[in-house]
Amino acid sequence: MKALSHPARLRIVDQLASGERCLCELQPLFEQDKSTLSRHISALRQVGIVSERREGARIYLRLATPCILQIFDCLNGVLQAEAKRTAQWLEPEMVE
Amino acid sequence: MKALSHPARLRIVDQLASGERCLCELQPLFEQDKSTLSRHISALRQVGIVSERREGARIYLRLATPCILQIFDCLNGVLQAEAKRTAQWLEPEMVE
DNA sequence: GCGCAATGTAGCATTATTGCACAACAATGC
DNA sequence: GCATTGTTGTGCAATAATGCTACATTGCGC
Repeated sequence: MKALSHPARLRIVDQLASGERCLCELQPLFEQDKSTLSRHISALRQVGIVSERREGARIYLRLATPCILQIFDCLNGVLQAEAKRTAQWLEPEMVE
Repeated sequence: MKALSHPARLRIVDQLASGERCLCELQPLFEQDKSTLSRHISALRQVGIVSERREGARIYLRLATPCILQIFDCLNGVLQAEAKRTAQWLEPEMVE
């Protein structure tokens, strides 16, 4: 869970959701230093969320357990419920 | 996700999985200070994972979005895959 | 083989975040 | 008043994140 508790790592997982990615493809998406990204990925690998495949100098990453994506669905549910709650604060008259 | 990234908070969610709990029921399960538990729960409430129901001096908590439990299932999957990997390191000859 | 760019990783110092206990405070019920 | 139940404020210790630099490995041109 800790491994998923960082925005950058969630973005990485999100990228991998649509398929295998090379680390070098991910780099441009993050403004941060290479080493930082490397560390995030290392964290995900260490807990078994992503697995790798080396191909020459490049490393291709993919999700080791696709069920991770279910977590995203659930997350959406929580966020939407949350948004609804907030809307109720702002405009109580809209609640029926 | 950050809200779920702490063992204590996972334990809280786990407790709530089996139904509503009073905060005072939770306290004995944790050795830590009341204030610490209070803050953990506050964190979970803030992101909409748990919701509360006050009854007199007591506060009853429950999971706001049951799909959280799916995350636990997924977690188990990851952990088991991880365990298998580790076993392979230790005893490669056991792999067939 | 040799130099060199590209791709990743590891070590380090700095900074930001988190977790914790202790104490003080608020609210409820007797 | 007083015990019970929670929350909030504060200071401190532990952890995590980041950028920088230096280093390893691969692939390519010569």
